[in-house]
Amino acid sequence: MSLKMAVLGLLDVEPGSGYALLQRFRNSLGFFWQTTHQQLYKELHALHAEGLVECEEVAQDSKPDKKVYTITARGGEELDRLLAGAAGPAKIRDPLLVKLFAGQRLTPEQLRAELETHQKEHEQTLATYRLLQQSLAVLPPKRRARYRHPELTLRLGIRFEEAWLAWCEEVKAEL
Amino acid sequence: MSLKMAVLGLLDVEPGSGYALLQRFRNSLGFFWQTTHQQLYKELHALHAEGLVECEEVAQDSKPDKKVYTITARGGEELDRLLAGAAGPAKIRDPLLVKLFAGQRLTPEQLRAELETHQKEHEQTLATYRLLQQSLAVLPPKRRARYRHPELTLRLGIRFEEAWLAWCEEVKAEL
DNA sequence: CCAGCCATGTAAATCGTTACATGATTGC
DNA sequence: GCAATCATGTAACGATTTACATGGCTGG
Repeated sequence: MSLKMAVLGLLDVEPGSGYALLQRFRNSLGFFWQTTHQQLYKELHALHAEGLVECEEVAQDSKPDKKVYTITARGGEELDRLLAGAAGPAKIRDPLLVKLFAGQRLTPEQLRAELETHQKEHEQTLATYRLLQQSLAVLPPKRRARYRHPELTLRLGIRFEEAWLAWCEEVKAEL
Repeated sequence: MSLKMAVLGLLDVEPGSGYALLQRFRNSLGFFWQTTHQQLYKELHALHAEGLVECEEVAQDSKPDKKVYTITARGGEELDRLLAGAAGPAKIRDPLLVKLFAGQRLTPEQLRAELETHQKEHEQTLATYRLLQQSLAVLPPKRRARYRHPELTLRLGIRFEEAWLAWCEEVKAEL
């Protein structure tokens, strides 16, 4: 259900093609809900079949044709209905922690190496988030208001990455 | 693959029935990798078919029979092989953030109510983690050493919950 | 008597990932 | 020339969730 909510939510802000939606997805929702282009296109087909979105084919020159999707009135109602329901609990799935858990069998060096790798990735992610946050901060107030909610989610992303990094340091120090 | 690693990892520490494993799972790995009894039983069957675990039926009085699984030498090798591979990136899936993201359509009151609910759940989770941490801390050194790695994962869980709570407060203040 | 724990499973449905598939355009 | 971007899809597989199914024992 969350994917449906996500797609309707994105289209509610602004219409767009599957491709464009995927990009917006990755730069916002993607931090706490992942998807692939295959899933997105499938979902758009399903939403279209349900009459929750409209689809208009747009020819472009020097680029492939695209299908621009727009949310319908019924789509808006469906979104409201979905939003009215309680949001389920969050789920974290971290293979690194599974590995660490079962990692009595690993040498401290192996663990340390793995931690370093993940730490670097989290540093990168954090940098990305902060950049995004800054680019939102310098927006003129009116445009910025439209990104108010996404901005709030971004802050949790930042807190998470900070937590991860601090933890990496702590664990490395103990190995 | 992570489920396989998790189950072999649990059996590597101590043999047990599917039911017992599920309980241990929920109180440790469950924080960053979820599963159901259906999935666990299926995985145990698969591991058994592969010869990675042994299975002994144990009759009990005043309780149903159970099947106690033990990791085999080949299972140990397979676990090592799995541990040698790089761990993939973590994935967070939080329906609340999807909702918040699409939540321009919601009133601040609705959002606040939802946040309060989640905040309470995170407080509870944090309390559970801290309790677990304490119960590990008072263990005699030898027994405690066996839980060293799980204890490290628990610390990340605590950091996450703290991050979540701080974020809830921050967002509530802004609504 | 009812709820909850112990203990195991099957089946169906949904969701998510990976692989395969195409093809023009732009920038290095 | 090669890689990346734009743009869309199908198919197979694997993972996960939800529903169905059973049944004795324990404690309030």
